[in-house]
Amino acid sequence: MATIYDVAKVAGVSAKTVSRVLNGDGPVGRETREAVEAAMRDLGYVPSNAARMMRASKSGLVGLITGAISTAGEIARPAGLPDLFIVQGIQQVMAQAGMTLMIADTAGRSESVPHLIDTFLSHRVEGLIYVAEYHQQVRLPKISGQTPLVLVNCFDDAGTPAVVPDDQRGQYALVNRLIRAGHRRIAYLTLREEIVATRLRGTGYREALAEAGLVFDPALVQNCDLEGRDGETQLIWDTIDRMLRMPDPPSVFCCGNDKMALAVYGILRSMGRKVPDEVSVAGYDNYRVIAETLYPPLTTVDLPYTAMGVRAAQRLLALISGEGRDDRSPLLVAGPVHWRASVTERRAANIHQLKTVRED
Amino acid sequence: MATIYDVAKVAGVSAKTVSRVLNGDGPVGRETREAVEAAMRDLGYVPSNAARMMRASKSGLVGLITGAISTAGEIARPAGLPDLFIVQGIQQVMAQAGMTLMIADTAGRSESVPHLIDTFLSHRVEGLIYVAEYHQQVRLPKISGQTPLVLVNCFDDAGTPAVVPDDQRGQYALVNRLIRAGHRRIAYLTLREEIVATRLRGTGYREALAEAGLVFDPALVQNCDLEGRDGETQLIWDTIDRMLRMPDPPSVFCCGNDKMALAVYGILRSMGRKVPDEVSVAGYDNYRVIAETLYPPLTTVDLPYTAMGVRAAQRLLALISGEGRDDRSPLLVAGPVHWRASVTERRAANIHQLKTVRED
DNA sequence: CCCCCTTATGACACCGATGACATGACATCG
DNA sequence: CGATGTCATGTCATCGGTGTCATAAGGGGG
Repeated sequence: MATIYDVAKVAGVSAKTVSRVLNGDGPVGRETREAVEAAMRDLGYVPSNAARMMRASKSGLVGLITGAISTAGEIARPAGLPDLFIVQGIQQVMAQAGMTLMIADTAGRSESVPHLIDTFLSHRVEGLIYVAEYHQQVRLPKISGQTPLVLVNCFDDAGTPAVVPDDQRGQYALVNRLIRAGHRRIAYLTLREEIVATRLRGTGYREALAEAGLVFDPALVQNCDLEGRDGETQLIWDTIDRMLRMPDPPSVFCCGNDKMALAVYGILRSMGRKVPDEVSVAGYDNYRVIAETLYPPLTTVDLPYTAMGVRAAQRLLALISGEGRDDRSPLLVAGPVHWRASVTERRAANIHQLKTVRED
Repeated sequence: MATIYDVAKVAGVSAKTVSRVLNGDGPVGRETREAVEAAMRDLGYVPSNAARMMRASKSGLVGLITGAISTAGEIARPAGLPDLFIVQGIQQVMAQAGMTLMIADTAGRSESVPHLIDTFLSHRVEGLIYVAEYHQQVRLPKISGQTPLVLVNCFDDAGTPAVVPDDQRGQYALVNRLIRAGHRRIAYLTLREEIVATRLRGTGYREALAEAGLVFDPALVQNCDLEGRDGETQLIWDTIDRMLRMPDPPSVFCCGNDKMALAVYGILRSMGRKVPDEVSVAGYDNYRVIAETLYPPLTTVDLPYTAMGVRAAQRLLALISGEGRDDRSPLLVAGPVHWRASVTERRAANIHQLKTVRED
């Protein structure tokens, strides 16, 4: 690959003059400039970032670590492919800030993380982002030096800056909206309990019920997530069957995610129950390929992945420029409820004091 | 960030000795080595890639350009999120080869491609990969120098090395398998005709029919893809309705992709037709979140994205090491048919001379 | 006891770009 | 007309590693 000296030789000037043309630095005569530009074109010259970095000690690089890329195919992802949207949001902001994004993934082996971090540090990245596949607690190795790190879709106990979805508020908003649509018996088929989001959403679910003065019925809540294992469809079937036989059956099934809602559609129809005329269904994630394509389209809560990516990138840029170094509170990002035809508006809400939740 | 000189000073040795410890080069005394290692740990030293590159002129970097990351959210993706799997495959191979992957996306604006290429070249990437969102023809700007380029999921008319899905063989294999399952009237709801895959699959469809001695009935083939515009569900509904009213109606609906199959499930059930007892459905893509979660699970053709990524990465590595520079034929990658409960095995095939297609 | 070889280490130049400073040719001004 | 300023360009050192060569100490064989 051509160097600045090659260009200088061809143009018959010194390397420094070529540098001046490149950067529009000092004054350069018209003829000289044109000769240099012609030489650069002829040689297909592109300046070496490595050499620039050595002097500038500014790499313009940001490192992104995710487990997403390689686990995507392994398990059928519960929440769709969140990380992709997070990455998209990050990329948007970084590109605008003139930063280049380096992406690496753990290939499912979290023990490779230290090595990836070292690789990035050797490239002198100005900041690091770790994106988790689903909302969870993580523990990353301490990063030597003061290269800032932002966690997305996860958090740790060391106060590392983090951006996470506001699962509690999201489920609260959905249930609140269901109640305002006239639903009173609200079933909730949850994801497995170890998942952070499950606990938070459960809290939001009860919060909305309590606020409306509705009793919380444990018989309407059931974990239907076997981590993709075989009995899952059967478990959902049995759960729905049991709940629909109750003397006071639910009018709507909230699902832990849109994928589960997809399964519920098939099961309800096989049972001969029409959606939404006889039973309503709601999901979580706003996994659009499913939520918008299902017939009828699915009411669900947006998991604001792109927005989280944007926020994380902005936070990292701030840290890089030295701001907000002591802000240790995780950033909660809430997404709107997408109201679609899978839920009936039974009757006008007859409960007072129902607060409307922001749905942007 | 600490440099090799800082380490040398702390350890009380020369920079070159530190370098030797780093690379295991020349002989180093035990005590010296330990002192150096301690100093490196204390300072959190990580060698600068930029400095290394300047001498080595080997960057260990590969640049990947895709439109995927930022278009993923814009349109509901027809084929799922292929590029993610392609990237996964590429990443696997590259990581194994000790290469670091830099990823950039066009943010939907293809005019930013030249700039992205220049950015990569300035980092002295040893190779470039362009990943398209769906199988299509593209035209990329000429890359100065001899940095090798591989196209994935697309091709150009300049003979650039390319890796593309074998759509013709895929559809052929599916229809062939349907015929062997006893189906004779096979409807095909296609994607829009401008798409390369649509033409190739149409050929495969007719090829399989012809081979079995079945007549091709144009009334059984209908474009049902309005690029996500509103009337799509209605169009699918009308098409299915029309075909089912035929005197000799189809026993199975092949869909352009799994997303369309998802819509077809809902429509058929709303029509009161049971899947698969009354009508069978097949998709394309093996978009697992849909295909495996649908009830009943969907028969579909695998779009071997991960494999394509692996092949592309291998091909690029070969080009980097100077092999196969003159191989200009695009590499076709075929995926297996996933046979699931959405299609009935009507009766034993009664047609002779049906070749079995490889289904791995 | 000297030579040669091995081991352990350092000095120095170089990779490609750029900042600091220097130089030379004119133009302008008091 | 000399002092000063501006433009156009060149020289040199530097960033952080590493290849090349040099140097010095110890060890064994003749």
